[in-house]
Formats: sequence, structure tokens, C-alpha cells
Amino acid sequence: MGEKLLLIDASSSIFRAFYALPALSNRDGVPTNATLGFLNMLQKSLRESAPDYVAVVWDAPGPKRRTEMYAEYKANRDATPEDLRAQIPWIRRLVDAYGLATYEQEGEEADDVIATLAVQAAAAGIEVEIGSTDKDLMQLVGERVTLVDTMKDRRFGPEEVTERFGVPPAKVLDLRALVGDSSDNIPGVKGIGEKGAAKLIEEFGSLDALLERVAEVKQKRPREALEAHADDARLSRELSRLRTDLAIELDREALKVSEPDAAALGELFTELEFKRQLEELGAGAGRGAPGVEVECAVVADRRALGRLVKSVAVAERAALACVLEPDDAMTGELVGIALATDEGSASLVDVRALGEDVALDALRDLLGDADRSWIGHHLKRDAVALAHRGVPVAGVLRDAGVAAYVADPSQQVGSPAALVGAYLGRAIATHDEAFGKGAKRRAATGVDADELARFWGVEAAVALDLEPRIAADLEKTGQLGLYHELEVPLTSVLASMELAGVRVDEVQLGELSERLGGELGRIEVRIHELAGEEFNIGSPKQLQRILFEKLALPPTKKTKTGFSTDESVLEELATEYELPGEILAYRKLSKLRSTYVDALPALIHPATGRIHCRLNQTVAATGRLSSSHPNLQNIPVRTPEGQEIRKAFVPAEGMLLLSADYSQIELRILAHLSGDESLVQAFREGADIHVRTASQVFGVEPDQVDDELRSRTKAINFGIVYGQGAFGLARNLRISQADAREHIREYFERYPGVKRFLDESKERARETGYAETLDGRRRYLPDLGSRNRMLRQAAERMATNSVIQGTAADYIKRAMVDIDTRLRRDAPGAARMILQVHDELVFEVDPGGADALQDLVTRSMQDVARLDVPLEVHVGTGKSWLEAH
DNA sequence: ATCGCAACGTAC
DNA sequence: GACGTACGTTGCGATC
Repeated sequence: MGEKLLLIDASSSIFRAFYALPALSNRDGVPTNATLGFLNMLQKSLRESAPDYVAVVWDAPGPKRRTEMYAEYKANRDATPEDLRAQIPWIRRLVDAYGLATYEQEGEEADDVIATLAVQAAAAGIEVEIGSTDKDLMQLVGERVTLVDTMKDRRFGPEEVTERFGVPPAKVLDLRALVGDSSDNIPGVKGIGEKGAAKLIEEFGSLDALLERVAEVKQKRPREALEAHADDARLSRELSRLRTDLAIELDREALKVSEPDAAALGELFTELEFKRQLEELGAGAGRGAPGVEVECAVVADRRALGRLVKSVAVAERAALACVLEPDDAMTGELVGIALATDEGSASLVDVRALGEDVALDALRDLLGDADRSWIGHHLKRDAVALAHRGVPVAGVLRDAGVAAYVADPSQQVGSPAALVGAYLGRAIATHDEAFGKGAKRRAATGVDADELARFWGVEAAVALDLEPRIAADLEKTGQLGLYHELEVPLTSVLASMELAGVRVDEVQLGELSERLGGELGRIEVRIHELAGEEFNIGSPKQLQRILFEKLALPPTKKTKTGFSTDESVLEELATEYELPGEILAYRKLSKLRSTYVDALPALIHPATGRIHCRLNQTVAATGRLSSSHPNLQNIPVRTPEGQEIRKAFVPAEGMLLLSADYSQIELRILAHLSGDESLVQAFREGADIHVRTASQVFGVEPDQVDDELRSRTKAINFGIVYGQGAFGLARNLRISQADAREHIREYFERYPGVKRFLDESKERARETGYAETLDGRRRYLPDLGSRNRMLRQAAERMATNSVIQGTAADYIKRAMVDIDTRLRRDAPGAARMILQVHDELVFEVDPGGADALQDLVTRSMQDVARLDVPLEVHVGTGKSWLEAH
């Protein structure tokens, strides 16, 4: 049996699917009929044709060659229905999830691409099936080339074509030159239909012969038509002629049929609410899925440990998974270490049986080998745990969760079991299934080693399959560089930051807590006095009752469950009444106390005396990091009380803190991406951007811009980045919606490049289905195609904001990797990076090395990218975070 | 007793 | 309903 290539004409298939199925949509109002129809066709073709190669061919956007030839080409086409256009990104995702190659050749239509590929494949002895009903494609039919209409279950080989048109495939082009095509607005020769044309071609042998000997045509009407419209016939032939000589290579490797990405399909089907498809997929990936067979051994004596270490040392690849109880790198007990070198077997080093020192000493050289790679889940946690116990992991950390995050940062489930089900179509136990949750949870310390080995051995071994599988997907989407060059090295950087931690002055916080407590007590008394009764001020529900029922103050805003008592409401009421102001003061102080002042000391590590937050690499949908346990990215900075908290973040004895932050990085990225002349110029000239914007938008001299105007303009600038509308701006600035609308209009008038960029970002995201940063980080936004206006507009704001916020995230991550590399090389021990707060990096440095560090950090941060505007970095040093910032 | 959600507020 | 991204605390009703 020879090989088979299936070429799918995307637009033709999608159009047919759209009109063949009734209007369907999911609960978000995303139309789904064309997607479902296309999916059915695709599945049927793959099943019935069983091709070895598949390519999905799209029309390229923009001007077409044929339009240059003939301005009226396809001029009579109606605009594509909106409900169809909205489905295209979904269909592209579907094609991606199936792992199918796509072709989209600039300036070319799908027909010509298909023709070129078909001719090449046929010449190479490959059988070609074309999934399309386009009549023009009939000219390609031959010994090895057939057209397939999947929906009607019809195939067109040479015989069927001859039967259908009355001429063989080789003469279809000449026939169509006479007949034309009303749907493409190809004229043909008026007065000649398909029947007549077939007769004429048969009689004269070809169009050229016919035109040469037109006088011999017996019937009068066709003869006269031909005489009058010979040029139309020639033009029509050229318009219908498929090109088979495009500069395209038939890349067999790329076109090979591969396993569909069950994860991506599952996600798509869920979002689209394709229940039947989801069930079918589930039959492959869900409960009934094949399990993972892993031979799991417990290593509990030194000799076995020695053998294990040797076997890992010589293995090409190895997976690692630490068992920690509780699941925390810095405070958990190291119960076991699972190691695997192939997918079928794993060993659990029983740390409790061996003793931590014995176990770790045996692994020290292996883990310290910088030339190795480690594959796993949660490798950052493992690296921190091991380094904290004196065994740094020097190798490359290839984490499946990080890979999956690059593939889709919005994904909600990143657990190993979910990823295995999704990407490998196999079922493994979840942690909760194996060990219970909540009250029923069994601590790892109380589980025998065999059982731990069975669970963690599988987790390690399966990662050896999983991570490369996801990486292969990343290669297809062009995101492998983002993974290998940025996120993978970053995992190690974050691990050393978490390990380093930050010192906080417990005594200072204790004093502050006392002070706040006293103040809170006084305010509480006053509040109860004003309310005429005692109640829980922290309960919005009780507060509602007091304010809006008992005291009958006018409510201004609602929540889902009742009247809102949030800051803006209370502020408004505070102008008329005393109680709301007191509540605001109470809220502010109690927030600071409970969230920071009292919470932070409890998180100081008993051994290091420092706070070690987690810097999460796989959480934020835009590519940013997040911080938790505790969140050190939202430590107060604005209010005086908040600044007291920052003062308590201090360097180790004899050291300094150094803070370096990007100035206006998001607006600078906006300037660069939009290319807006005024905005670019403003940054190049080093202007105060808010003053400059104020001056340009409101038409006043820069020295006439007072603090008030500047701060209002700052709000506008922020609003632009967040996609804010008139309503939001009006509320923020407490101005009328009309005024806000006017400000926004003026802004865009003054910065037309920004307007254009924002519109284009949305449009591009709508076409592709995702927002993308300069480094190729994607965020899928299916709601861009929703018919629900709110959902759609929210997705549009996410699209524009994600490009800007995500690009900023890419940049500071690059800087972090670069700085870490340089510090390790040039100044080991003298300085360490300890925190990242989105546009700020915080270091702890020996005072003697502060100047050098400042140079290094500034240069590295500025040089992450060559933008049309300079990247400015502010650096400060001090004996507290407040001083340094 | 525990879980999960709503409301609120802190950061960039 | 209306401004993007996070995380933590509190209160409170549902659930175990």
C-alpha cells in the first residue's frame, strides 16, 4: 500500500459546515455550528481515509494575486457572516489540537497551495485526497488525486469528473473558462452553459482550438458569443487556472499524522460544550483510560542506594520528585525522594529509613552536577527543599507544569494527574485520591514506604513521558524558545530566591501591632457609640444593617447579596456623616494589621529567621509571577501606615537592600508596540510622561500642569493600559461620563498610534484566538468570539492588556535570568536576588558590592530588549525596603 | 469542624 | 455592567 496525503481546504469546509448545521452556540454565546461541522468532517476523513499525512490549507488574508488580474474577482461575495468569522479561531485551535500541519501562504489562495502540494505529492507517488467541493479543484483530479465531499460521502476520481462535467479532468479548466463561476464572479462566455461548453470542448479538443476555429461553430448563438467574448474566456481561464508552482515544499515530516493533543481537545470541547465529543475523548482519557504501569521499588539501605545513584548517574535522563510533609519546601519534612530513569520503573529513596544525612550525602554529587537535566513536577519546590538541606540542585529543571503553563497559561488544572490525562490520555491517581483530603488526609509520614513509592514513583516516571510530549507541542507553536531559554532557567532562579528569603524585623512589627491595636480600640469604641450599639465592624452584613437600615443612610451601590459597603461608598457617605469615615479608618488599620503586621511574624522560618515566600511560575494568565505564603508582592507602600510595614523589611546584619525598578515599563512597551510618534518621542526625550500626556491632551504648557492635572492624567494612562472605558474613568476621577468620554477621545486623537495598536491587537487576537507577547507567550481568549457583549468586551480588554502586561513580564524575567547568571559568575556570595514585584527586583548586597551590583542590574534590565524607547531603571539602596525603594 | 464563596483591600 | 493581573483575610452559609 502506498502512502496517502489528505489536503483539507479550510474555508470551503468551514463554509459548508456553517450552512449545513443549524445555528448553535454555547452558554457564553459563542457560535459553534461551523466548528462542530468541521470537527465532524475532520474526524470522518481521518477515520475513513486513514491518511499518513494531513495538511489544512487556509486562504491567506489580504490582497490576492487574482484580484490584481481582475478587480472584480470575488467582488460579488457577501461579507463573511460574523457568526462564522467568530468560529475561525476555534477551528484553528481545533486543528492545532489535532496536531495537523497548516499552510497559509502570503498572497495566495488555498486552491493554489493545494494544487502545488497535490502535484508534488502525486509526483512522489503519494495518493492524494482533497477535502473540498471547489469545482476549480476538479482540474487536479488524476490517477493519484481524488476530491472528496465528506458531507455527501462522494468521491471524484477521473471517471466521476468526466461524468459530472462531460469532459475529463484535464479539460475542466477549458470548460470553466467558457462557463465561468458566478460565486467567484468569473465571467466566462455569456450564453454558454455547462452542457454547451462540454460539447464544444469535446468537438474542438481544447479552448485554444475552439477560439482559433470559432468560425466553424455551427450554432449561431454560441458562435457569436465566442466571437464577442473570446477575451473573457481567456481571462476566465487564467482566473480559474490553479498554480502548481508556488514556493512550497511538501514537508513530509511536518505533515505526518500524530496523536491529537487530548488536553487541548478536552479543553476545547469543554468550552464549546461538545458533550458527545467530550465523552468520546473521556473514553480514551478518563477513568477507562489505560493506567500507567510503573515498577516501584523502595530503597531503604545504603547498598541499594549506592546502586540507584550509579544507575541514575549513567542514565540519559532522570526524573525527580521529593515527598514532603507537609507539602512545603522550607518547613516540610523530607520523607522520601523518588527517582526514575525510564517510564516503566522508579525508586523511592526512603529518607526516614536511611536517615536524611545518609540519603542526601549519597545524592549530593548527582544533584550538584550542573550538566544534568531533571524532569518532574514541582521541581522548584524540590530544588528549594534539597538546597535548604544543603544539597543544591545544579542541573536544568525541566518541569512539566511549567511546560504546560507556557502552552496555555490560563489552564485551570496543572496537577500532574490532570496533565497526564490531558496530554498522554492516561489515568493516574490524584494526590487526593491516593492520600485523601481535608480531615481524611493521611500525612506522608504515616504512609508506609511501599505505598509512597507507588504514588511518587508513578509521578516521577510519568514525567519522563509528559514533559517531552508538551515540549513537542511547544515546538509546533514556536514556543520552545520561550520555554527553554526563559522559563526553564527561571525555575532555578526562583528556587534560589525562595531559598534566600527576606528578613523582617519582628520587633518593629510587634511595636506596630501594639500601636495599631490601640488605635483600632479607640476607633471601635467611637464606631459603636455612633452606631448606638455594638456590632462586628468586620462583617459587611452587620455593617449594612447599621448603615442602611438602622441609620437609614442612602446606599449608592449594590453587590450580589445586598448593598455595598466598600471604600467608594463609604467615602461618599463620609462627606455627610461621621460614622462612615470612622469605619474607613478602622478598615484600613485592621486590614494592615491582620494581613501584614500580625501575619508576617508567624511566617518567619525558625531556622533561617527569614520569610520565604513562594514565587509561583505557573499561575498568572499573562505570564507574570505571583507570590504566596505570604504574598510579598502586595506589601503596602502608599500610605504612611503601610510604609511602616515596608520599614520592617530589612537586610541581613551588615548588608544593604537594593531595589531596582523599571520606570513606566508598561507605557514604554505600549509606545514601542504602537509606534505612536508622540509617545515614543516623549520617552526618548525623557519627559515626565504624565505631565507630557496632560500637556498634549489638554493643550496646556508643561509647566502649567499641576499635581492635580498630572494625577488625573496618570489615571487616564493607566486606564488606557487596562482598556478602561468612559464609565470606569469617570468613576475613578469622579467626573461625568461625558467628560470622561471626551478625555478618552482627546487622548486617542492625540495618540492615534495607540488607538491603532489597541484595535489591531484585538483584531489579531480575534483572528488567531489568542493574545501574544513579543516573546511568543500566548493567552487564549475564546470569548473574543462570544455573542455576549460583556464577555466579548472583557476578553478584548484582556487581549490588549495581556500583550502589554505579558511583554513586561517577559522582560523582567529575562533580566532575572541574566542577572542571576552574571551574579553567579562574577560575584558569588556578594549579592543575591530576593524578591520580584512585577517591575521591581530586590537584592540583598554587601555594602562594598552595592555600586557594582547597581551597574550590573541597571545594565541587565535596560538591555533585555532593544525598543524604540529607552528602558529606564531606578535604583535605590537602604537599610530597609522603604529606604531602598 | 471544614470547605468554599463573597466582599473587601493591598500591590503592580 | 462598565479596569487588567494577582493573594489574603474575614465572615458566613453549606456541608461533612
